[in-house]
Amino acid sequence: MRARISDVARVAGVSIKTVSRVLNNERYVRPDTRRRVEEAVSALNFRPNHAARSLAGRRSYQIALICDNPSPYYVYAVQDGARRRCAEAGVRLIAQPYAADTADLAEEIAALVDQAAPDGIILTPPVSDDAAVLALLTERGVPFVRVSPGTQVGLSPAVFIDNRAAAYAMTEALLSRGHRRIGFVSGHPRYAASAQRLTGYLDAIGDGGGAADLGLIKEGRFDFASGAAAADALLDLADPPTAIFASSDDMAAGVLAAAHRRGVAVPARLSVAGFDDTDLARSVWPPLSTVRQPVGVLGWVAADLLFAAAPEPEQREIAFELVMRESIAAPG
Amino acid sequence: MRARISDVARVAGVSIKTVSRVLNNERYVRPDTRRRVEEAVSALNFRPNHAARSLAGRRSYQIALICDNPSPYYVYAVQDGARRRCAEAGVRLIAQPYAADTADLAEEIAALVDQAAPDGIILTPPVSDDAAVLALLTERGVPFVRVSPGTQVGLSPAVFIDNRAAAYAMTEALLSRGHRRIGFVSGHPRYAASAQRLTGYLDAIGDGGGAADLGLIKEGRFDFASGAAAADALLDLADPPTAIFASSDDMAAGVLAAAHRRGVAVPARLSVAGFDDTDLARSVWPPLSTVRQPVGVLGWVAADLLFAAAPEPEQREIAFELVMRESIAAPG
DNA sequence: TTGTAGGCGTTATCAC
DNA sequence: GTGATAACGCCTACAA
Repeated sequence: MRARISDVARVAGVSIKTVSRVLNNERYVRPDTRRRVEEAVSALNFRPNHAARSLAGRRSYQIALICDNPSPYYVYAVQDGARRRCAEAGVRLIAQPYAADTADLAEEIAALVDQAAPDGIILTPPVSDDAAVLALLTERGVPFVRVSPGTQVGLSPAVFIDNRAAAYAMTEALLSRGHRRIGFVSGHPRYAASAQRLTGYLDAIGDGGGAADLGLIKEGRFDFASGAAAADALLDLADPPTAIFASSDDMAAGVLAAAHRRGVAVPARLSVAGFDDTDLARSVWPPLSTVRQPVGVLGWVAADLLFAAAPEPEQREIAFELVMRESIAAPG
Repeated sequence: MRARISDVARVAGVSIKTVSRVLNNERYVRPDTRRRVEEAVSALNFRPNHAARSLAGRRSYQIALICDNPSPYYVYAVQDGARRRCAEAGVRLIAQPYAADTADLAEEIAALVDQAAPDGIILTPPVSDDAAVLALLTERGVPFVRVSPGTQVGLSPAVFIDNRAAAYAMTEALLSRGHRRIGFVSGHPRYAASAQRLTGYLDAIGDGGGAADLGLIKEGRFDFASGAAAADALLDLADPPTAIFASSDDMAAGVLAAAHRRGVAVPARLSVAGFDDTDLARSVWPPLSTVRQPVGVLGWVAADLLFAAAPEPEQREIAFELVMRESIAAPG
């Protein structure tokens, strides 16, 4: 049923090795030989077996994506981007167990490397900054690309957005609309982006001439519940903020829900902004203003960097977008 | 660096074949021989290579998940459930390109089968009802499990919820709260669940004593935009519904957004219910009432069925849950 | 209960 | 340019 390389060789009237040369796009094959082989390949509908290739050669035609994130949208988008690039490259994508419930992630990844021998690995936050994992991969010599790393920059190719600049821009936009007391809900402390975004917020407040009120900063965990809790804390203040900027869309949705529950009119009495712009941003009411991070592009570029194999670890910055919606109003 | 089976054999003082026996849990290994081998395995941190196993034996220790869905939450949850079960079984999960942008899916899956030789495949809607794919898999003898199939029931093991009963229950709940004109937004026609849910709605309306008003039924596509559009159409009616039941949460969120935009108070003038209960349901305001479908369980059970290998294709029904929230009120 | 021989489908090496 | 031949790491069949 399934054709093997020897079948192709027989049909094309050449040796197995020559077929292999054509398949791997090697030089030193006469054009018409190449053509004959290609015809035989498509006539037999031949597709090389990955296991055999992996065993005999240096490539496995598989890459792995280590993705753990509180937001399904994020995971979906990264994965979708990565698999698109993989499809172009004729490589398969292995979705590897997320870290959240993994006891020893480095051990888990070691097993992945030993057993599946992936040609490369994509790491998303917070694993992109997991020292044990980075050490393992470096030691084993497995090529890897990191999405939004926060530490050991330059250790590997990476793709990211300028989180500080993005948070700065959004904060600035809020300030320019007249807000003076802007609450901030930071992200999960384990993610490098959280600190970067907080820095952007603080810098913008500072550059705006005001002193940051640390009471206006609450720590969240990137999820809906922590956003709602942070909003409750902020709105309980004697002098509550007129705007709240949350470090993720899920948290911003939580802020919105808390405001609604308390009868705080949005945007009349409170403006709400988020970060990431998954589709969630338009599901809530009123629609959120957000910093849009093109997550799918991050995944695509991550895979692309894996295939690029530049001499120097390439760092690619992706542009973010500021999307201001009706939820932003001047304070009353 | 990486140990091979021959290393283990040497250390344990047995033959390669005996190590293989222990690894594959075969009988006829003396307890203390087994123990010696196991010690060597963990001492060397040996992990069998998948490619070699796949090439030599009948298993590849990989299964593939074909998942295409408009909802990232759905994809994430199914995948998460499946990978949990796979982790328990020591099998790897391949996330295969979603169908949405695949020209010839059957061809794509044929390539997957030829190249990766997965031990089994999980199909989610709408691929669970793709005749070409089903024929291919059956012909090739690749074990497969379907999530929520609508056709050729019994062809393969399957896992599903009773969509008709679920829609019936929700419609009944709305009726019992006094609603008489209940709008319905059906799902993407390509999904078997869409028709099943519509049937449940119609049956409940019929059993409630009323005649269904077909003008109250609008076709959506499972996404936010189509939900909003359907709501607009319904609210434009001379005699608009007092409740709208959408066949997915994304569409329900769209309904809610449209109502808000038009100044239709929810739940005072309009009740909104959805289907699926991703986290989205609580992000909107007011929180949606939904039929909760445990999607993660669907994924887990799908993988489980693949490993179970019963003589007869096993059909497992998963219970749904009715979650009624504040958004449901009696009509004014 | 254990070991030996052979081969899975491809790539790498080295002649021709 | 092209073709033998030997691996790759493991499992299957069969022998002991």
